Amino acid sequence: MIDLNLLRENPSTIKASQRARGASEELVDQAVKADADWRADLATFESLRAEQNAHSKTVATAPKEEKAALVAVGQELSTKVKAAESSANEAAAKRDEILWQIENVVCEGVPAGGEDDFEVLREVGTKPSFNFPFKDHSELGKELDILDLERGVKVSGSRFYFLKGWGARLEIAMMNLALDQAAEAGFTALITPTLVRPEVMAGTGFLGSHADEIYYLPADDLYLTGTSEVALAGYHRDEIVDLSEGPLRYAGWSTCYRREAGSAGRDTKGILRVHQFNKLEMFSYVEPEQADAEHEKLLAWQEQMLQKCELPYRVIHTAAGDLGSSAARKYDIEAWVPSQETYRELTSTSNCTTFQARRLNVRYRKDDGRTATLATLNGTLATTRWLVAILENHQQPDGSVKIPAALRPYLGGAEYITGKVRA
RNA sequence: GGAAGCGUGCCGGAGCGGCCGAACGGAACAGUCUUGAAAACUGUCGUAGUUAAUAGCUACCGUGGGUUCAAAUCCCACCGCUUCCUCCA
Repeated sequence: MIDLNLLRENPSTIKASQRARGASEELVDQAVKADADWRADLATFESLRAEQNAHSKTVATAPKEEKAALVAVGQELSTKVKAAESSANEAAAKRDEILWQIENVVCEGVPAGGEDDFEVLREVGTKPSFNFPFKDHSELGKELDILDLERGVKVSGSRFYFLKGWGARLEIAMMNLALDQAAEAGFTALITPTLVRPEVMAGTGFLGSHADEIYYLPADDLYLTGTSEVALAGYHRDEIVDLSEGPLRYAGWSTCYRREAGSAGRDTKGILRVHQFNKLEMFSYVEPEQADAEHEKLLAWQEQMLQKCELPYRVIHTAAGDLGSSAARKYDIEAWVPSQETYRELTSTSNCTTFQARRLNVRYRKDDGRTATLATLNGTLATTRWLVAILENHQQPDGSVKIPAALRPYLGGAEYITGKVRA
């Protein structure tokens, strides 16, 4: 939800942002009007309710013989109060309905345009140049006996897989490396619930246009989360948190479930696009003034992690038209995937400014004792998809895969994954 | 899954239709006393919104509805917790 003060004082800023996103500008005018209506209705209701409260006390203390007459007056007041209350409620609902459709105000410097208009900020690392017939990750996985796609399909259907032996250990090693890095940076580890109630799913904004991406369990009326962001954002819902000692940072680990309903036929080979994977997600609650700086930090931590995995990558600055509705700015890091001769997204980090926190009612106390809405940011630190890039980029002429040095301590010191070695 | 009970402020715990935003106790904070501390005594003390305001007003006694002139108190639904039985990683 956008900032009401901004809406009241400077709606043209919001209009400009909506325009940049290719969203409706008209909504802003509607919101201004709905907000004014609501404020007027609320004032009416509050003064009537004050009158009623005073009257009730009069009735309570009045002598018996006067009560009947006073009650009659009270009855009249009561109907007026009820009418005013319901009209205030209606006005609030109308206001919210419009307000919730307006997307976050885009930060300055975000590239204009749509999906293909991203700006490449930098390319880092050297793409491997293989002087031998190189393989894609599903071939490597099969030959090294670390990824079993056939049995994944047999047991659970398409887009499911088994990570086996060193494959399974590699993922756990990567997660541990990421977790250690996050802990060092001040993140508290959280293992989050992956089944959540409808109101949480809706509150965090994942039940909108992407509702068919989400698994739902009708027998229990629960949703399977596609990212721990849902739980991490909901964690401090309706709370006033203490930021006096710096940002609150959480590293959420969870299995993620996605139906991939709209992507039939895309990325069907290997584990680039699957229904179930694991992810370590960074999530920060910060003062709004610090949001930009925090965003740069999240990006730096992501880059650090990619560098530890010795992956060539590029950082892109997503264009306004391709931002999720709650993001004010988003950076993606894409790693080079040799078999596809292209960069593929491994991480994403969004600065949601106060948009998401306002929706979830998360505040903090400022130095002067007042409360204010804080800012939230999120960013991927490691996912199962990273294995694709690690396996492909580090493959050797003999068919083995060289393990990046930073991961070796988590794998008993092993330097290579070969077909002969069993975990 | 079966049975019973319970959800009140930082904590404990009263209140069971009206001068209740809520007794009392503890904690906390300020002060008196003391060389200092403890003890004792005095005072302050729920949260949030609105506001220039520690003024006023509004909302909040698990959540959402309902009854009533008036609800923490009555009714309904939901959520959660505890104990016992059943089951179980």
